[in-house]
Amino acid sequence: MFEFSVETTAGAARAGTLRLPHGSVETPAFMPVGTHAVVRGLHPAEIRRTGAQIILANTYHLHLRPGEAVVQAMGGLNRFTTWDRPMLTDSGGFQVFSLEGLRTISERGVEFQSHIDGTYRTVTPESAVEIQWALGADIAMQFDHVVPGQALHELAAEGMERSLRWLDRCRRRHGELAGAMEGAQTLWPIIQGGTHADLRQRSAEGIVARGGWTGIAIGGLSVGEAKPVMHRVLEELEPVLPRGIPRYLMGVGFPADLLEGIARGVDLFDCVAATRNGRHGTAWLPDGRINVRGARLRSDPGPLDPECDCETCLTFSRAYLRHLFVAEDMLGLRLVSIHNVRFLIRLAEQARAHILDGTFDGWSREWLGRHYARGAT
RNA sequence: GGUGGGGUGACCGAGUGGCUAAUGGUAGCAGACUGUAAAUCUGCCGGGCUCUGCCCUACGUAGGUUCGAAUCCUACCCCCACCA
Repeated sequence: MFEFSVETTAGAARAGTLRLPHGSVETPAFMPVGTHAVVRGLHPAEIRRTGAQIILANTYHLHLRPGEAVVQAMGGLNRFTTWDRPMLTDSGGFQVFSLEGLRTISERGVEFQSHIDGTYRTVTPESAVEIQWALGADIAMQFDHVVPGQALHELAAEGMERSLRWLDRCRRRHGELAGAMEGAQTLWPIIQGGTHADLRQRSAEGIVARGGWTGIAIGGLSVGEAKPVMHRVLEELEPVLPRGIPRYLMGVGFPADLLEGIARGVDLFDCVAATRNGRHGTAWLPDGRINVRGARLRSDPGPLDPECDCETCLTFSRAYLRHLFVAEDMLGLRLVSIHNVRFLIRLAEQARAHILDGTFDGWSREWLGRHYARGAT
């Protein structure tokens, strides 16, 4: 279980297969985010039809509501949600970053003030792992300390060192819980270090030195730093990362970010932008993006994206989608979310196919050129 | 026919002498969102320009008072309510 095999490489880019308890994942792959044990607005059948192989859920949010005990009593995340394919739970480390102002960090862990009812909740590396064990996803993530992209060396070093110490505590607790059930869930470490090359290096080396990982994540990117900086960090990291396990770039990204990441050796991605932008009325297109509420679509009979094979594009006109947004009906939010998710998954599928047949570089360059042409980011 | 109330920008609706191109809201338009405190948030929204400012046109219509009027006066037009 948890084996990863690399089928082909194209430069740093890789096409591989990851075997997990609930099925295997062909990489590169995009993983839709389902924070509250639901990819916002979408039915599991709809998610399946986007081609998603694995989805996320969030430790912190599910701990608050409904509570991991409920999920466990309902048979774990897969039974609870009826999603029968692989899942990954994020540890709540990102909430350390995003809930700034509602939390205080100490070596022991993080005290959060619940944004739901104001109660104070403490998450420690140990409890993050316990919660994730109860949730029962295929992959659990270590509890880490994420700092903003502009973080100076000192703060980034603090977050990175702490993440390493927390990693050891996560691993110890996870080992205790797994016991004889090893093989039910794996735990992945997260590289931190902000935008600082030396810190990233130390983080990666520290993790690799500990050994025995079935995957490794790169965290703390796309949190305010410039895009070339993220690319540089990935390039500096690539040679340090083990070849034989998947690399997961957390929280990334937009379409172009996927190709840029894949070209730099990343295998897995997740991002809320597909669904959030979908709900907010921005749809991704090969040549950029489009505001679905835009007046230009008022009487446009064509599909959102003529090149797309998603349910939305195969079924509905731009004019109807625009109408749904203007009329504020929830169907519009769902339909554009479906398109955006499918868009990223299809992009990853195409990347994989081009890696396999040796045409990744040229295809990727051409795709990015076209995508950037109209100022897309 | 009489009495009373009212006519404000696409719509609703504040404002009752200068701080008013005119509060709010709606509609409209544009933008942002990257391990989800987000079906959210931000900006624009009379016209024009040589655009950190300037010039037109605007509060039913026409005239008047005043240094200055959406705000006061007069006449007229229209709408609503009640009474004949």
